Amino acid sequence: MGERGVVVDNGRRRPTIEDVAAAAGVSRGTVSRVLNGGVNVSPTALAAVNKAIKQTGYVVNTHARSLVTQRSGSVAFILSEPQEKFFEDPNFQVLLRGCTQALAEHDMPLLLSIADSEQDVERVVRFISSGHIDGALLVSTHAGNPVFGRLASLGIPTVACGLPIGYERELAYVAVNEVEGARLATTHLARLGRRRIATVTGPLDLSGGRERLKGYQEGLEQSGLTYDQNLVAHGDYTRISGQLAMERLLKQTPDLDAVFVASDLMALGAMDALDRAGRAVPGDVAVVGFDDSPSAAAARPALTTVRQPWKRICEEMVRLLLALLDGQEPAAVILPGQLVVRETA
Amino acid sequence: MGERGVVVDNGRRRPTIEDVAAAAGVSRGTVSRVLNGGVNVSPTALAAVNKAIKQTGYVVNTHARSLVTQRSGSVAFILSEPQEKFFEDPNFQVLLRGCTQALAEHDMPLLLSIADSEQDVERVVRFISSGHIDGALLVSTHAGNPVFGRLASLGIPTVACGLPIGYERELAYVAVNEVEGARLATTHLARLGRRRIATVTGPLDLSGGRERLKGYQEGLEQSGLTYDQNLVAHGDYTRISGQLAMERLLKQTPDLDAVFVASDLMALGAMDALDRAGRAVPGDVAVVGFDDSPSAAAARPALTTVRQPWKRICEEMVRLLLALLDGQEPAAVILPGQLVVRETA
DNA sequence: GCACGGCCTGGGAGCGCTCACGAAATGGTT
DNA sequence: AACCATTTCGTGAGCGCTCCCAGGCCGTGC
Repeated sequence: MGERGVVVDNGRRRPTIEDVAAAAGVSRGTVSRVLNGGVNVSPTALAAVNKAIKQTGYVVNTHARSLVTQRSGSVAFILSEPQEKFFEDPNFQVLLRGCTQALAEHDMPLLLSIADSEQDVERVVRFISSGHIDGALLVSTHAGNPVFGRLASLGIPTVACGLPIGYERELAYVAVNEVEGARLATTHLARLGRRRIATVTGPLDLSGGRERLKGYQEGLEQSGLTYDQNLVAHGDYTRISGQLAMERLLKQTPDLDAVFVASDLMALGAMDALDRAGRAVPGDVAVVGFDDSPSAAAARPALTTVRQPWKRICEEMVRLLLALLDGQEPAAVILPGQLVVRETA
Repeated sequence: MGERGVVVDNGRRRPTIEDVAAAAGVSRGTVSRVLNGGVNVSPTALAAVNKAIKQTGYVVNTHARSLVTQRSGSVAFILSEPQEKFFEDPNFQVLLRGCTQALAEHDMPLLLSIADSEQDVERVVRFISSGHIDGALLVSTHAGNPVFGRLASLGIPTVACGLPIGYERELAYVAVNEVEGARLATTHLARLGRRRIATVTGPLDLSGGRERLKGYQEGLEQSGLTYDQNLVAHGDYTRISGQLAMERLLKQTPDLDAVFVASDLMALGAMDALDRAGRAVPGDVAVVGFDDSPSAAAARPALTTVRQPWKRICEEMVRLLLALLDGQEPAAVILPGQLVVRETA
């Protein structure tokens, strides 16, 4: 009937490091060394261990490892936005996907946490401090979001996407130079000969909203055009708000011949309004958006826009987070936006 | 300088169960019992332990726990779709969000895994088998997706969203009765007096695509209408494919007076085409979509559609998964679709 | 020929927890 | 008062891993 430990019950028990060691004819310690980079192990032992790993189908038990290293090897992706935004704004998906991929390259899983209500925030904070994760990637355009403060005071290694207003020192972040991007868009319009360039802004309590407006103003100035309150309307980044803002603009300043819209989604809405009003794009009114979200290229006519380098952003966020985990100080990365000229301007 | 273990270095060490036990004047075991439901512990001890937990700010170390229980307490959300779909189809977001919330209620984190390439699949499978997670929620409309088989043969507790074709016995799943939903849509159109009812289908290699077409046919029959090949065009669930399909339909059968489109996104595309062709909706052509995705209600005119009970779907998926983790056999849940009448039909 | 240093290896200790077991306390019976 | 069943509690063992230390081996220099 087989002594226990000799004919071993191989009944679906996951092989442990000990099994590998036995199979390779070395000790636990040596296997562990191989698993962790293989420094100070002889080529012979290394080969034997690798063979044994394959043979036994060994895969490291992360819980045991985490227990001793005090590191989980996974990070949270915290989405802290009202629900509607999450559904509608394609940028969140792009970020989520990009970060998932960037992390996957380091073999780190991503834990998704959504904190869009007071109690959710508490749950997320509790979760974070439970040692489940090593750090956090925080996505919120919302200045004054309480999550920034909680994470900062907890000392959780955190990288924000966009300026974490009020916590620029404590938190690492990667942001796009939105002022410059908006300026690029506006001067492009001016160079096209447009003289009555309007804008649809994002919410001005968000850094993005403010910066894009600032860039618009700078672009105007740089092009010898004057800022006119009647050429400005506000939206909240949703498609419908873009449409409504454009309708207002059309009513209050019928002679506008171009519009810089602070997000692609709103630009799509603005184009709906233009279409309904019988204004040709770009014939009568040229349109430039912001973000270069997937729908920009798909739009008809295809939307000229300011590209945010999403892939790069995600990679930098992950890089910054790894640096933080490595004990380095919080750093900031500012990436340039880039004008993508398509059909609407 | 303080004996080690007496003046203890309280320098930011996370409190352990032992610390709580000391603070409460009980033993490790009792604290553990409280942590795990508090059976067989006296009210006095329970109160003392709870107080001590609060006092010390104790939070359980999940790695240590998982090491002994062999359970991680987290599940993977596997998204196995080509990239474009992920970006464009709002249903994925709805599912992701819904599952995150449903899991959060059980205090289980969700790990996001995206497997849209061959190598991604391998990575994800490796990850899954590494013991990081207890089970998986699998979202893929793609029949014949290799992930189904891998998960099934690995014996990972898995719940699929939609029929896991070929693995209906091995895997649990929750699906919507799409045949019935499509039938509902079609008979609704017929009851409205429409006689030339067209359809834009989804991809027919997907169960959803086939079922919705079947429901359309049944609805036609039930209404005394005959199936006509010229009233059928195929799309791939993207908005643009809906537009193109509609254009084809309009060309080959100009006298159509209604259309059942197999997804809201395609319905939106179809409405673009109708708009361009100068056909009024619903005046000239009535439109019914499928899914009731967020954009359906937001569309102008608002889209009549077949609602998939997303929240319910997510809850059932999580329920089924928990049952699986509890040792129960894979089960299937079929939920009814529901017609939501808005403006387009 | 011997001492010394550099590689490589084995194995003890321990991370923080749960679980099983047996001891202790409790309370109800005869 | 003695006994047994039941509840409550404490403790040893051990989950699978990494870290560290002691010791073995080899080559080099004197």
